[in-house]
Amino acid sequence: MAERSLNEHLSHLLAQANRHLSRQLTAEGVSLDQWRLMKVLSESGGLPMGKLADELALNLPTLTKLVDRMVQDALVYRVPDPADRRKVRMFLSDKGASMLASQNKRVEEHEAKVEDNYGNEDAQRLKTMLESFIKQIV
Amino acid sequence: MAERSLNEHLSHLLAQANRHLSRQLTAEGVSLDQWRLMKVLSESGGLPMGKLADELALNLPTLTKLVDRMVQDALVYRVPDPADRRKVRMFLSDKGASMLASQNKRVEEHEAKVEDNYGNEDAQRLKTMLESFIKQIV
DNA sequence: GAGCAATTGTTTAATCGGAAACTATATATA
DNA sequence: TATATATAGTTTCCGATTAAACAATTGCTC
Repeated sequence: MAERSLNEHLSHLLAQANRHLSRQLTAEGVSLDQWRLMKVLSESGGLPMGKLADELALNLPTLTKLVDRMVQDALVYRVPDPADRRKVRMFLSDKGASMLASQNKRVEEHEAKVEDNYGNEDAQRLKTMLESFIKQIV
Repeated sequence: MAERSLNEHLSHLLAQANRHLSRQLTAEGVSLDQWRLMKVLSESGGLPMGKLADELALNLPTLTKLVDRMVQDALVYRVPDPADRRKVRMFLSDKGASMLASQNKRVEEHEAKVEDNYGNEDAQRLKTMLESFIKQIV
C-alpha cells in the first residue's frame, strides 16, 4: 500500500479547514472561541466551567483565562453554585447577548456565503458527517 | 427561519473535530504542526518559507519560530536561495526523516483506528469533501 | 541606472495557551 | 466524625502565537 500524502490525512484536512475558516471569521471581527462560548451560554445559561470546557473542547485553564477576559469586558459573569460551592456557573450578560447577536449575524452571513459557494446540499452533508464524526471521536 | 444551534455551524464543527483529533495525536507524542511540516518537506523538499506557510495555513512569524525550534533540534535546515537571496529554502534532515517515519506510523495507526470506528467508506467521503471544501474556501 | 515600490522573511512586544501545582469543597471509608 | 480520596477551578510558570515594525533583496519606472 502506497504511503498517504499529506492531504489524504484527516488530521491535516481538519487543521486546514478549521484554520482557514477561523481566520476568515477573525477578519470579520469574530473571535471563534469567544463567539462559541457566548453562543453556548445563550443556549444553556448556567453551565459550570467543566461542562463548558467539554462543550468547546477547551481545557480548563485556557477556559478560565478566556472567561477572565470576557468578565473584564462584561460579556459574561460567574455565579458560584450554592448547592456545590466548588462549581462556578456561567451566564451571558446583556452586553454579551447583544454582542452575540451582532456576531451571529456576521458568522451566519459568512457561513452562508461559504456554503453557497461549496453547494448547500454538500455543505449540509459535510456538517452532518462532521457531527457524527465528533460524536465518535470524543 | 429558526436560528442555528452551535453544532449546526461549520466553524464550530471544524473546531471541535480538529481539536479532538489534534489532542489525541499530542497524546500519542505527535505535534500536529511539526509533523505536517516534516511531511510536506518530505514530499516537496526545498520549499521557501512563504509556500510552506501557505501549505500549512500557518502565518509567517509563527512558521519562522517553529522552524527555529526544529533547526535547534536538527530536524530541518535552511538553505538560502542563490537565485533570490530573499528566499530561504527548507529541507528535512536525516534526523528529521527518521523522526518523521516514526511519527507517520503513529499518525497512520491512530487515523486508521479512528477511520475504522467511523466507517472507512464514510471516512473516505469525509476526506474528499474536506479536500474540495478547502480548495474552495482558500 | 537611480529612486521607489513590492516581495520575502525575521524580530519585537504583548497576548495567549498548556502542563503541573495548588486551593477549596465535597464524598467515601474507617 | 476524623481521615483519606475525588472533584472543580484557579494560579503559576513557561513556551507559543499574533500583529506590527523592521531589514534585506528584487523588480519596476522614469
